[in-house]
Amino acid sequence: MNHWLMKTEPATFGIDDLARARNHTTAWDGVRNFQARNYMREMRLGDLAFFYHSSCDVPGIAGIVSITREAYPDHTAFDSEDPHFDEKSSPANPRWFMVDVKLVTKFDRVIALEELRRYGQDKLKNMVILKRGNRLSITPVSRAEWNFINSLL
DNA sequence: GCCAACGTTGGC
DNA sequence: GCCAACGTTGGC
Repeated sequence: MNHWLMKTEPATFGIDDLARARNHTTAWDGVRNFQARNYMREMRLGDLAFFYHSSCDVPGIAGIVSITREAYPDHTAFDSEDPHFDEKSSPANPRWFMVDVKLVTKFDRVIALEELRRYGQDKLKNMVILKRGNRLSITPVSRAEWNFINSLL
């Protein structure tokens, strides 16, 4: 099983939105970055991911989700009315994909980015999210990083 | 294939 | 709101 980190802006769709969603599940649509897409296509049923809040008061990890459906075409790319429309993607030749994720755990508190930087100098020194200028919305997380971060709770 | 221009991300 | 960092685009 692999581990991941998935970013979202809580003003748009945060962990409380996921908690309210039908079956605590949502389609992770709107990814329009090739590297992030490629990571999504590597995701397998049962993989776990940190649910990360970005561009907000306290950026950080808000909980854990599991992958409940592997990559399938992101239909929002086909809809010219949709903000994520991409004319280069078509049902016959889809360019963008999404997975379904289900809420596993909402943490009692957000593990702030600042906290990860402070306590993870050693154990998290290679973590993608902590690297300067990182913008990838989906990144792999090593087992050691996963375990360490869970131990902060 | 290079690279300048542009748009976006995301922490602060 | 600022701006550094980054990805993508398109002219050449």
